[in-house]
Amino acid sequence: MIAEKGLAGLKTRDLAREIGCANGAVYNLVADVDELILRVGSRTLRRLDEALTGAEGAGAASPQETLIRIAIAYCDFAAENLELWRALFEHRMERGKIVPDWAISEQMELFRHIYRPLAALFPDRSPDELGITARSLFSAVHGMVALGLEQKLVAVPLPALRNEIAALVRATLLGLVVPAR
Amino acid sequence: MIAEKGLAGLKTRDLAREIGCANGAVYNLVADVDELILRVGSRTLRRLDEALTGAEGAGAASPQETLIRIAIAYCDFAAENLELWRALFEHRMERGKIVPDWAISEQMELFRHIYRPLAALFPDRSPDELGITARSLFSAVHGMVALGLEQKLVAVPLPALRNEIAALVRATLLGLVVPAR
DNA sequence: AAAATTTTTGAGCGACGCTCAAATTTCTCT
DNA sequence: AGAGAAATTTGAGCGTCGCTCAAAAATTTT
Repeated sequence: MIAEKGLAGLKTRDLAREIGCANGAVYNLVADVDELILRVGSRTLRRLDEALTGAEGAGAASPQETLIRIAIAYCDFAAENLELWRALFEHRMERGKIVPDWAISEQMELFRHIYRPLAALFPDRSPDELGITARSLFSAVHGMVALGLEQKLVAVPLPALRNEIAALVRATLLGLVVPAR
Repeated sequence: MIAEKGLAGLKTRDLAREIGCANGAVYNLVADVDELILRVGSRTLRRLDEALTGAEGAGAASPQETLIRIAIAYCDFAAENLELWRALFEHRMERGKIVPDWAISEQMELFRHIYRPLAALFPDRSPDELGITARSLFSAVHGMVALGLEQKLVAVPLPALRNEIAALVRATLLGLVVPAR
């Protein structure tokens, strides 16, 4: 239901009808919709992880090219799973409620894909520094995908978005790898 | 109310009580909450525009430095106006309803700040190309701010986030300006 | 087959955005 | 000033939402 109509299109009553049980029975499976959404997010993250792993392993490539591939794979996954991917970031917990640890650690796992090529590219950097760079790079690409796929601004055709992402990642890595200046 | 409790904390009944009128009277001022949120967003965008203008004009600087200043000003504005700034991007119109033109063009205006220094930096690029680069750069910085200020992932201290943003913008511009490779 | 336990049910609760006939206020004209 | 017209304000109420919980139904145990 999230995949079809977005987070806002998920209604417990519709859900109960679809799985063939009473409204109240939904809460035998799940404490509340927050948990439901987190569980769906977990599945989405797993599929995203697989997509990124696939991009990583597709033929030998320089660390730079690998990172570009990963970025584009991220973009493609978001485009192909638009509502599910959005649900990962749009969802806000009820005020005061805390995101469970397992949901957080799942997100952290994603950086692993970026971390390895980065480590190859910057052998002198500490793990901490690499972690920071990895998050920065991920965040930057994420922002491009997020705003690029938003129809609020002018819609960007997907191939154009891919090119922009590739160009930005390439330039950023180039700028990072050149220390003299 | 949005500034204090976020988009989800905005209730028409509370609003009516606060401004001292009946529940229904809210709809004499505004067609629905969507319009209300867009109007608040308009104010936020105007203040953001002023903040970026301030960063631009603060002393002579190279285009690179200017762009870094703007990026950091964006980060600071988001941090200081967290909920209002989030409302700009979290809000989704009711399904099928279209964002009015004035709201879209307001957002486009923001790129103006980035466009000018970029044009100075890349005199050979066409206006179209510059527009694309401007949006890419904005999106990347936006992503860093958005994920950096999210407490869902590990909270990043603001000064550290500023440094990461400055480093990324610097590296990206450096990579973009070096064509030979 | 009776009793104990577990599971399912759906009416119902409070809160939400929003509507609209009626009440009230404000304006207009002699 | 006062009567009639026009505009504004009111708040009960509608449909929908997530969620609850006593009662009904199904299942397991004895």
